[in-house]
Amino acid sequence: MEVILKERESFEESKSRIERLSGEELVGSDIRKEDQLESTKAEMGKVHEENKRLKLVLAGIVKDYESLQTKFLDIVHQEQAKMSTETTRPVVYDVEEPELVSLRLGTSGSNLKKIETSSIHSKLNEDNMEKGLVLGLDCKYQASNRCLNDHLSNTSPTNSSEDTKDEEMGELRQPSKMLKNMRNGEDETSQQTHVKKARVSVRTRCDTPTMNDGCQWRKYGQKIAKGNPCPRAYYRCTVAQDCPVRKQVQRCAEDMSILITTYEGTHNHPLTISATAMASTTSAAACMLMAGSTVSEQTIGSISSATSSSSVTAPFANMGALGFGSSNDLRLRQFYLPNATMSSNPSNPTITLDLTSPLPPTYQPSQINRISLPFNTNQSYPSSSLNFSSTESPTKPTSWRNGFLGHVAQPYNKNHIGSLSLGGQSQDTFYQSYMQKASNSVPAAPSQPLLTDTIAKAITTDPNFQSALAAVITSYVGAQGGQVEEHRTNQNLKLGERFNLGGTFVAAAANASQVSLCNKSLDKIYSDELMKN
DNA sequence: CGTCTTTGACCGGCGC
DNA sequence: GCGCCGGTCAAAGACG
Repeated sequence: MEVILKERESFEESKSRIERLSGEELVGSDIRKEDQLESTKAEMGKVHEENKRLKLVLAGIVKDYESLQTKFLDIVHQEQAKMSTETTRPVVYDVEEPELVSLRLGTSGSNLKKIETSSIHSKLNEDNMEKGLVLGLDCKYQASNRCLNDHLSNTSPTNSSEDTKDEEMGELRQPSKMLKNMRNGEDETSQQTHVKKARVSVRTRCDTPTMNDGCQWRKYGQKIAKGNPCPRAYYRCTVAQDCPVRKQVQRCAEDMSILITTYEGTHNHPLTISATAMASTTSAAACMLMAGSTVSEQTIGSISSATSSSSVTAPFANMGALGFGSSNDLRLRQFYLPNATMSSNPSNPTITLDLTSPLPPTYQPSQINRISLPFNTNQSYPSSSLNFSSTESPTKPTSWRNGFLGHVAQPYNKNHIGSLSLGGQSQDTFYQSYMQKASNSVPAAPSQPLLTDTIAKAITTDPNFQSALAAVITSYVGAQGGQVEEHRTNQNLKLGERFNLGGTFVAAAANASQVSLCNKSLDKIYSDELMKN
């Protein structure tokens, strides 16, 4: 990294020298200038060559890293196989079932690698943020497709695809049937069973009955759950007929303003832009859960010496070691998951994203042995909010404090930059509006230029934004090294790339001036990150 | 009339 | 085996 930094400095020096030269008045001898020019050009050539060389070295390192990662995952899988054959297991492996789950949410070694690779390649080629959105969904589609494929491989060849679909839905409704299959030793099926039990729970402050996450839901049941006087509502995604995604919505017993939404399953259909935010976030969280449970079993075992139902936070630090936490997985690194808590309950692995408080709650009734996340370090600033419910309750927006969720940007809340209103414009309209403008790479002529400027300024000057960008860039630097350099030095960097790089908030500032603002911010963060690295 | 919500019944898992 | 509990179904009602 130091070498890169030096190269960069040298390059900048040369660049500024050329600029100085071109700006200078024609004083002095032409020969002297020519000499200077020549030497500078030679220097630049050297720098370019060195740059190429470094890129090659970096590519080699990345390749090595990937092969090591694959080997490591193989070892992990071998260990798992060993453990499953042994009748007596060490205590630290109590949470074996989530590991199985982790194999099925796109986190397993070879598959993961394929996805990562395709993701990186796609990222290199993508020119607009639309593709970025597709990327965000890509993970899920692949996961779900693989589930389907795996399922196909386990079903009779005479089954039509429709039958398969029906059967898959049937499995959802008949867990006992799935369990029977599992007992028959069909690993694939058993793993799929666990996949469907993987859940992402989101705690938000919301005054409306449900959180508007952009999807269409149909309520199919309601129950009073034990320990909570508030009824739990059951919803099914109705965007597609056979979409397996369900969610449970329940108010927190202790704080009625908190809405707990638990998502389960993967959408098998395209999502609207606003729906992508939550879907991607929950998907990422689920992946994180799976990866975390895979890599941290010993951590969990050693940290939580209590029962298997105790909960631990996501071991982000460990996640860098393999699986979804790998630095190559850019999609996931684009998510910022505040206050994430994992449940190591084997039969029901759940990750909780607590978006209701700046700091992780010190106590939650159903959760003990909480451990602070390394990510929870920057929460002393005015909250940046993502609001998924403004269409339902425009006067009382839901606060997504500290949240940098997925791909959807949302203006700051009123507390931060004063009165801020979309003038009755729905979120989707707003998103699509700016997304369209951005994808066309045409400087927007927004109906509310002052508003968007204000938003952009507020966003880009916010420390949370900077920290989020920093996190993204750090991962980007870590993952692809020279690519950021290329991004940064490209003055005509397309908005879509900025969007993908900077994630959520860059897109919020989707007009020329805002992008410029973001670029400045990005440049500053970039240089800071380089210094750190 | 079609769609969505409500709500009691039903089913399966799990602990005792 | 029994009861509790979470989750789902499906008929009936509400609503636009």
